[in-house]
Amino acid sequence: MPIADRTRPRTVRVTSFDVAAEAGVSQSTVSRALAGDPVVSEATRRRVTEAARKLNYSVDENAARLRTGRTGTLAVVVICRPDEDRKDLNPFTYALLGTICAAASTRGYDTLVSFQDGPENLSGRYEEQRKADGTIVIGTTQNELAWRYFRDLAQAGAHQVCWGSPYDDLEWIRADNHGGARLATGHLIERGCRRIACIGSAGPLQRQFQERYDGYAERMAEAGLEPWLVESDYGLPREEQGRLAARALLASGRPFDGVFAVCDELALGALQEFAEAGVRVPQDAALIGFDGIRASTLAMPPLSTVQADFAAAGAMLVDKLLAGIAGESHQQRRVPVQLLVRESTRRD
Amino acid sequence: MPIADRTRPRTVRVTSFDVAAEAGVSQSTVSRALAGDPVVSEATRRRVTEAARKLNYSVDENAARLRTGRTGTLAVVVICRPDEDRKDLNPFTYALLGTICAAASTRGYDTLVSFQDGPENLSGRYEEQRKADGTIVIGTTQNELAWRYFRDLAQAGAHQVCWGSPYDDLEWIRADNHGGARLATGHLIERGCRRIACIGSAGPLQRQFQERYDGYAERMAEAGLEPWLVESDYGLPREEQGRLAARALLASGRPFDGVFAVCDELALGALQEFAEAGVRVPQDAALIGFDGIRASTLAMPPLSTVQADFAAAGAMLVDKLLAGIAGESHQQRRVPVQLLVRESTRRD
DNA sequence: CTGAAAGCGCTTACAG
DNA sequence: CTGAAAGCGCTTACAG
Repeated sequence: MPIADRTRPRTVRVTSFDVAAEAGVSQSTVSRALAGDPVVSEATRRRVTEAARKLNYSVDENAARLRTGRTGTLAVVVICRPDEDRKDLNPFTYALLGTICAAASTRGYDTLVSFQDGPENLSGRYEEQRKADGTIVIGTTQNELAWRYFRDLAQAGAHQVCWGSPYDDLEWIRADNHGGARLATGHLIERGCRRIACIGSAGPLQRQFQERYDGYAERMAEAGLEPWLVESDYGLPREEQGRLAARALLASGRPFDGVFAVCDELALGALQEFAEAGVRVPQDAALIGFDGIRASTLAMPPLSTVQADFAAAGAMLVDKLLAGIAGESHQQRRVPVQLLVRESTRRD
Repeated sequence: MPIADRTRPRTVRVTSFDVAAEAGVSQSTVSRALAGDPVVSEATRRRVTEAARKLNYSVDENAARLRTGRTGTLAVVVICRPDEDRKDLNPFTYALLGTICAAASTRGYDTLVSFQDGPENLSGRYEEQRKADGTIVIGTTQNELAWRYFRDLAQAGAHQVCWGSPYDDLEWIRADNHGGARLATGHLIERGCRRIACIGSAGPLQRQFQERYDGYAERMAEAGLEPWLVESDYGLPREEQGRLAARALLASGRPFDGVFAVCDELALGALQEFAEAGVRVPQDAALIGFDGIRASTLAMPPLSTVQADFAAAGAMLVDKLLAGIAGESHQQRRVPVQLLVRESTRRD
């Protein structure tokens, strides 16, 4: 057999007509029986199911989708920083992707995943192309161009839900950043800390970090303590931001006994800087982050943190999108968070 | 407008017939023009493109796919441990997923992604359902049931390429584990280490770890040194394995000045144990891992490691799959690796 | 270079 | 409860 022949289908496709012939019924009955239409008699359904199994038949989803207009697929777009190595993507984002796919699968939907960054690879017209019934957009807040592109699509009528968008005029799901920051700050206070700095970037689009700072400041004020923000440079990689912020904190000469970092990667950068500067964590200063990335477990000492319920986040994104597609309302927006106490804030 | 109405499409779908009417040509000409068929005159193509733009027309991919029999989609299956939290998935796997999606996108393919673990959620009949032209399977080597399921599909004729399969009778791509382990071991030797232990699990299906051990042992023998395997319990989480192996190493009482861990997570677990036991890295013993996960950068001290070229791995998987679909041969199987020297093996 | 027509494989009114 | 028929929106021989 010439090599070129192998590009042809190995077998002629089995269709519902073949199954109909095998089962001795009409093609429409095959379709109804396999779709679970209750109008079909049990005896007929059994014959059809058996014939389908025997012929190894699967419904051609393209034909079904063309006919029904539904795709049974959700698009998931992960927004990256332009030219960022895929390996350096925020681990939280990957974990969220995993739970979104799992939640979609549980609800009978496939997930069409793409990673998008630069202007030349932005593409979100999934509904027009009938590739998906709606789109979930997640990823770095920092790619403003990409978020604008998807905001425009949503405003043009696309079904969309997002996580991480700097814009508020879209359907979104977010962690309970404010409550989580209160939890973290309260934990430091209860532990005995009084001079608690918050390190984080106050970039204009980093809405979740702003929410976390606000929660910190509110909880500090409640305890009669003065909020103290050490700003990091949000243009840099997060760990580097953390390192530089810790350096600035030390350089200020102002004493501190606790640090709340607005994300784990900042905290881990700060932790390295502290180690090099001889600041012992938690003896000299307690340190807590936010997000619950894997690396926080592996740090020395392991990092206390606040973590959103990933599985809940994925499920909420999918449920909100499906509600939008069905024209129903869906109110839930905030994913609950949980305090994880580890060595970096332990009192010995 | 009653709420139920919102479930209907907001607009009637624009088809190629509408574009044809707008452009004053036949529907077949629209199809040819937009598909880039060179037989269409430039003037006609311009008119059609303009009309399509004006009407905001997109090709209905389901119709196109039904007609052509091709899907322009690759399925990507990520195999997880049963009931494993998606957050605890090997970060290498997520990074690989990212580069696969990127490579597929570059070649004009969409990626249908799913995470699969238990027997009740295994599903890989993408080609029969005409949802994808082929499948890439990646993930943990340890879910034997899942790998068997996909091996059966491949043997039944599915187009498939995998990364991490314990089976050799499939199309696979793997890191150059042997060469990478030689690099890591050679680096320790050149640095002056002579008593170099290898820690790792020798689980029957952990083929990549076996390859890494073999590379280590070969390089040791070349230097006239004795290989020394400290086995970890492959049933445990990796970091825990590393911790226990380090404890066993210390308990053996046998002196050592270097450790090669068969993966970064084992190395990070060992690093924690060493810190607690007062073994300084790298002064008392140098430590090197394998994989290049993010957390290795954030460790104290940062961990030296060997890393496969992620982008190359994703591209090779996609290219091998596309070659298989086209009936062509594709010989490349090994992804090149690179030594990353960090503090944990530095000689001061 | 362009058009008329067939057909990909389903689902679903409509009829009985 | 089942069947005959229409039609989803394309691509692609075939004819001119």
